[in-house]
Amino acid sequence: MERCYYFCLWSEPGAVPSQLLMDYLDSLNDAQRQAVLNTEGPALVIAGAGAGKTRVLTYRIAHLLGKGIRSYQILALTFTNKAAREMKERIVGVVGTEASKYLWMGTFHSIFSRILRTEGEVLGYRHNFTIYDAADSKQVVRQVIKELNLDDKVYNAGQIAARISSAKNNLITAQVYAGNAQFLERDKAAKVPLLADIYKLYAARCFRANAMDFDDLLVNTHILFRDFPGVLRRYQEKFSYLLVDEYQDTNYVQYLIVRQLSALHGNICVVGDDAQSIYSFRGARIDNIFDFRNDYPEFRIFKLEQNYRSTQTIVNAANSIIDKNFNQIPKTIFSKNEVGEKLRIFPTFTDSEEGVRVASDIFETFHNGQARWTDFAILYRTNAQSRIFEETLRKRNIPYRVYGGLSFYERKEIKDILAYFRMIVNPADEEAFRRSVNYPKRGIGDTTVVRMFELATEHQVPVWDIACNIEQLKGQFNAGTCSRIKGFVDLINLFMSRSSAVNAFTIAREVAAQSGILSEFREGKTIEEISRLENLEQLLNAIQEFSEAAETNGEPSGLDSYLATVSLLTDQDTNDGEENDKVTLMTVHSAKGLEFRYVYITGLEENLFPSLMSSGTAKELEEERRLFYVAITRAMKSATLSFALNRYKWGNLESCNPSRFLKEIDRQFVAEIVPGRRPADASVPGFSPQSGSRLPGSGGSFRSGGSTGSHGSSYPPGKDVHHPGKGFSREGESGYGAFKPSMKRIKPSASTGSEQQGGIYDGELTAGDRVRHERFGNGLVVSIEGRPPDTTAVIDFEDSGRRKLLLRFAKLVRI
DNA sequence: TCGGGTGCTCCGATC
DNA sequence: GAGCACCCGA
Repeated sequence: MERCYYFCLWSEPGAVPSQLLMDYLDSLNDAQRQAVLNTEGPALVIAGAGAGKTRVLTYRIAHLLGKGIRSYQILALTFTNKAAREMKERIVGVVGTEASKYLWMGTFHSIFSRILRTEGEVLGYRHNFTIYDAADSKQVVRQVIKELNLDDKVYNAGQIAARISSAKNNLITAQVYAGNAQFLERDKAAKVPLLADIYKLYAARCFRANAMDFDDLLVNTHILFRDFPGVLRRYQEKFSYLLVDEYQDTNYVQYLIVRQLSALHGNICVVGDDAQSIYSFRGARIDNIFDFRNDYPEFRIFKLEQNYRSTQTIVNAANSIIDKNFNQIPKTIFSKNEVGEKLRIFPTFTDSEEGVRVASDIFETFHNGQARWTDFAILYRTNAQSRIFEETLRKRNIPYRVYGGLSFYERKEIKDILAYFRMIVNPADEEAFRRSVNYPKRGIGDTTVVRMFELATEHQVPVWDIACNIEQLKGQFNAGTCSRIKGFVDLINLFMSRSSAVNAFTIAREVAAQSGILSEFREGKTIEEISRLENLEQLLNAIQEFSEAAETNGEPSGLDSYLATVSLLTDQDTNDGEENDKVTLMTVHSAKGLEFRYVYITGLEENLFPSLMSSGTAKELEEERRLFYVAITRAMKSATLSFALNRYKWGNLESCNPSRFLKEIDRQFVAEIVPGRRPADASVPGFSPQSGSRLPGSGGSFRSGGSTGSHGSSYPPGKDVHHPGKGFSREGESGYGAFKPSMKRIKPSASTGSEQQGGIYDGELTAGDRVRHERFGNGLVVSIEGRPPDTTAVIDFEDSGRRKLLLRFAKLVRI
């Protein structure tokens, strides 16, 4: 041992040249350098948006390696594979491949699954356990609900699965849950009194299938360390340095495991930003980062406050928003970059106009400047909003890429063939069995499958055992069914014996061919079927890549290794090899950690952003605000905020109000409203002159409505105009008020038909009407109390010699 | 057993 | 609006 140690030290091929260390230290600012150099003891690194967090983490690791710490002694935990991969690449860039080769760097789930594959037997799992993804979990819950003869409308599988997951993330096992009077009471009140039973049976079914869901990977690791101190000790001794990225996103179990692992040496460095905690809905506890000082009293804190990403205006605007939050670690984020442009607000009449407006703006910016398509990102609160942008971008021939939605590994054709792989590796996997037993169709119907599962429960064995012993259960099934089941068993057995001899790619190809999946796809003629075949080919290519890479590196290249990796992969980990100069469309959540020169934050409306479901409590609203903060801080050069006054929600056109967040931005950082052009193709269903009946009140006639293209040019982008303190509202003010005579000044010009352009309604506003108004730049958003919800308007001011008010987007503004 | 029609639900999304 | 689950008829 001793000799080996000296040998390694002496000939360490990856020893980091000291000159290199000096170089990278020079490139850091003071706070960053301190965070890199102080490697001993607990450290809390508060890393503001764009403050060089990854830099600090990678250099800290590089510095440790430079000090002679061995790579396998360092454990770095992240939330995404992407973060882990990027960090690893950067470390390789600094210290080289050899020195960093044995770093334990990966997601919580991948690191812990690796530990559980070696140590899991003491918990009753075999090393080849399957990892159930969210869809599998939901399916198991659904089956359990059926098995317990419960009403699946009362017991919604998705909701139940979510509650089980949240229990697990708080380390409440099925046993604990069932024994807790408070939970049982709560479930009774929520009309799901048997949730505890579902939870228990769910856990039992997963265990019988030798499967762990994502939460189990965490929970079981904690239990392993808690109940087997010897095991914990080994890992404590192994990992003398622990780093955790995005600490504000850790949940309770993750927090506990981090504490377990760091208890011996105390060399723990957590990096995070409380202002960017946006995952409480999946169990993240922002308190973990607040409580760090209590958990590790001898901690040191390093604040990275200089933002290198964004202009001063963007940073200041973002600060002005986050200041509204009560719960914060004090910090002053600043930028020394150029002052930059003010934030723009795009008010639009409908969601489709929002789409056109954003697409046009991207188009113009692209052609006016030196921008590439990748410089642009359109961010939204919910995935459903992407559709309109896809349409408008396509119309303009702007290349784009949508993130989120159905991922590659969630596609049916991919899951179908993966089910075979799962059967080969772990035949106890009951969800894989359910998927593969009658796909492609081989005449084993639902009735048969249900009966087999019943027998499995009766005999307390995995359903695979029933299938294998179908001959002994002849009385239960007719002869034809028996032979078809036997055929399936033989097929899987054949694959299993082959898979022990060949690599993942070889067996995968054989499965595709011999299971009948490939021929089924080949017969297909429709675009969808062809695309499925292409996806399958893409999967096989990926497996080939995996096998070859593994063989080159002398690592296991079998199907089991492939499956262990792929279960924890997501869409963002696949390299689709496509042309990459594209506009990015994604949710704000998935944009975290990314940066773009031009960012469009869209759908800034009440009940959308902030979301209706998250604006109930102050705590939820603070998280939405942090989400908005995350959105703005993605922008390097320009941030544009847009909202629509009408939006299709679940098929209905609904009226909406601008988000409260808009008025929370300090006005000095916001440009005046840019009226924009009313695009000819932003037609508004239900608002054509013919269907004016939608409009309440006899005065609400619709004029022109932008149905002819000529109106567009009538709207020059707003000139610099100010109406400070006059008439409607004082600068920066918003609120309710009675309609006062001074407001009447808008009457003459705005209702003069010949001067009206765009979608304008005329009507009357009478003294005493209560008007809610909010200023945006030099524009005004008005809604009239007591009128139907359609009475929201955006009013743009424009000065063209004589004071004139243009009423745009007004759906019945009575003037 | 399978396919088509109907009805329900719908935030965010890491692994 | 759209995808998915389930029901019912062949």
